[in-house]
Amino acid sequence: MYRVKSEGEGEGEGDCEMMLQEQMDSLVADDVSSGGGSPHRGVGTPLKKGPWTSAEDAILVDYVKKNGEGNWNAVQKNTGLFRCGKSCRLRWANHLRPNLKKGAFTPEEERLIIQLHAKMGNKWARMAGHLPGRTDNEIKNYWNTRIKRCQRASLPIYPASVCNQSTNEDQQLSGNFNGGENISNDLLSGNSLYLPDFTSDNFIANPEALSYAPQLSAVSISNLLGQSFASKSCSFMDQVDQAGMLKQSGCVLPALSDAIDSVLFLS
DNA sequence: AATGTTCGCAACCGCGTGTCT
DNA sequence: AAGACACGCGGTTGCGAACAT
Repeated sequence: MYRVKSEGEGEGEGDCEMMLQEQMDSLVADDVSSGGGSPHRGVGTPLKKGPWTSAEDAILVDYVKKNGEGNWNAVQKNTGLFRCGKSCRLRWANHLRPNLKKGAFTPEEERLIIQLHAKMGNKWARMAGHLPGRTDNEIKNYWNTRIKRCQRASLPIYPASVCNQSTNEDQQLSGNFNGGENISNDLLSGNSLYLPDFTSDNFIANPEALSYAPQLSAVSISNLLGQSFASKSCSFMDQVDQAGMLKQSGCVLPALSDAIDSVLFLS
């Protein structure tokens, strides 16, 4: 019942059949007990949402073991799992794939995340590539939590040490930035922005800076604010004040104003 | 003990990009 | 060239647990 075999799919499932039948039974039981999931099963049945059950996990793991990662939309067809491909991919990537590290970030990992964020901004997937066993979602959640914590404690988002290091690397990068050739620096592969040399103090007055503003996303603004302010060991409220100055330029640059709002939760 | 609030995590959603037909 | 489809990414939301009152 659980496995809906497609035509031409004849490889023996063998000893797994019975086990998976039990998993499917369990899945149904879980659905009933948890109150989640769809009451209907069949053609046109809406896909299930919400937390995954252990039975669903087992089915997905089994499927990936046999078929490998990818082709996620086929999971539903081939396993009877009422989950969309997206949901399956996410569940696998964030919870089921091997070598995942669980638990709190180590201090070393935390430091690395801060450094990476100073370089990359909100490029969670890229950052995850530097943290074996960690997922982009974990890192994203950690960072969002950190921002809130820093906000509450009026602490800079980036410690000065990290910022200084990042600034040094940026300067080195800028020096190397000759037409964008032969740059092996991690910073560039990290999709960091090239910005002219200005600080929050001269930002508004600097026409060159303004010329870049329309290209700045909230992420970029966030980096900019975080780096320039943290380097002066400003509190978060200082950052808000200075960002407010930046925001004033929003009368000329509405997009910039919006970006700052989104960074500072002022909207 | 009951209620309200905050926090952190898991999962969903929308969108952009790449690939295939 | 263009449309369909699959995948991946980042932002956001919902919910349960922990904590405070």
